[in-house]
Amino acid sequence: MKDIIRSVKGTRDFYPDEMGRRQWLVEKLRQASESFGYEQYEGPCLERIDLYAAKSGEELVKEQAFVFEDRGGDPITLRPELTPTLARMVAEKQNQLIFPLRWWSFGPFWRYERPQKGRTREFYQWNIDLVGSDAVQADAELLAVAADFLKLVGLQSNMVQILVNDRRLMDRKLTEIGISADTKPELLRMIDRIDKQPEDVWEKNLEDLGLDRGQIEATRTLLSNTQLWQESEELSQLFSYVEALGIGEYVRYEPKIIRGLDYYTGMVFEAHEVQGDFRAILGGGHYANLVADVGGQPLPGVGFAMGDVVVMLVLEAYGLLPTDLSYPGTLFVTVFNQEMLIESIRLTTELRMEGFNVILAEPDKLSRQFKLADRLGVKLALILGPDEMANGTVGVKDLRTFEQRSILRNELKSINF
RNA sequence: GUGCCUGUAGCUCAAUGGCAGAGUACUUCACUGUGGAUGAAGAUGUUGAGGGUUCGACCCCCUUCAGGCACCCCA
Repeated sequence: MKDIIRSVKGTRDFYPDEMGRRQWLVEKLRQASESFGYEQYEGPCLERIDLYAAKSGEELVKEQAFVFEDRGGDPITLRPELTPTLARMVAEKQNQLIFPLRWWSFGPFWRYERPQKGRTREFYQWNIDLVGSDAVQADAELLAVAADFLKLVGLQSNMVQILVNDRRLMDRKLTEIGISADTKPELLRMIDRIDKQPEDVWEKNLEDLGLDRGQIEATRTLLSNTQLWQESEELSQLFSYVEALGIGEYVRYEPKIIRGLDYYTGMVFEAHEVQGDFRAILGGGHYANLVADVGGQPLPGVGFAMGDVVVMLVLEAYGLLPTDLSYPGTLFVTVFNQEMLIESIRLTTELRMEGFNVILAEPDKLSRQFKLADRLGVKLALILGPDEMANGTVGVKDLRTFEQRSILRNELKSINF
């Protein structure tokens, strides 16, 4: 194009349309969060790199975080995730907070990755955690928050599914197969990636890990056993709670769900669109110890994160994004001519004092003013011309129905628009 | 960070080595107290950028930037 300075790679501009959709999304997830009693919080976007040093898988920080030195030479990162910040905030006030605490947050994050569909370098993320509980009901509650959110935005259980597994169960089953404690972490990572690799490549990788033929077959059997959850007391409980929470349609057992982050210790889950090739809409799980790495007393919890990018892509694919977001409650006051401008300004002032949002047009052909109002997406246009002035009225036109009424000017405030 | 694909008017796309086009949107008018239609006229480009090959490049080659897909990782 022209010589417009480019935006930073992987960032997005939110024009009013897109901003409106983002705000709509935030309101939905706020609603889902608050309906379970979760409180909103926020941390800084800048953190010391030490905060991430011991946590969350080394690649996330080493290779994917934006890191720079401040003017004093201290290494600073743009936060790539929120959990360490949450851990710090909880640890700092561990003796004052009321547990289990229910917190949610929505804010920007940065990861220096190659941008592609569903993945940008700057993105927004909904984080929600229940900290201070090891109860299975806590795990179920987070599933319910996720499912209720999906319902709120119009995603039905035939469009999205929340896939659940438990690392303790998988750990036990792998032990039964004879997998050593040393190879388990790497094998779990391989299980997480099974659908991304060709069959033979995947088996080759397992061989390289030292698994023999029988163990590879046993692993495969494990991963195709959708009834495996019945061997887990926790999952059995979980699924009975899930039914009571009314979200059974949305939740399904899936032995392949492991999750990449190391700190999950119990239940893990991801929400996926069922047909297309979308990335996970949201993902999370149960952790045994949130704060130990930042120097607090051990605290278990459960939580998940949802990026704004994938869920919006899925919503768009299903035609579920709101379309009529511009100026839903705004009045558009036309200006009949230059002489009437002062009186139109007075009218807008009266209306604003009554609490209305008002846009004032500029003197021009009325046809242009109406066209402008229409294109802006305004619902109601007000007309104040010589006739109206003589009668003490204002013309109120509904731009959708083309109906126009004449309303006494001093009764405008009581009109229910 | 690795591999592959794509980049033409605001948007969606044609033109495959020989004068850069269409649809749509936009501007003006028909319509000087009223926006959805119709008709007429008008405007729009360093073909992402830079270099090379050629008499001649949107087209072929190189570099670079951006986007897409897969890997990696993960929201």
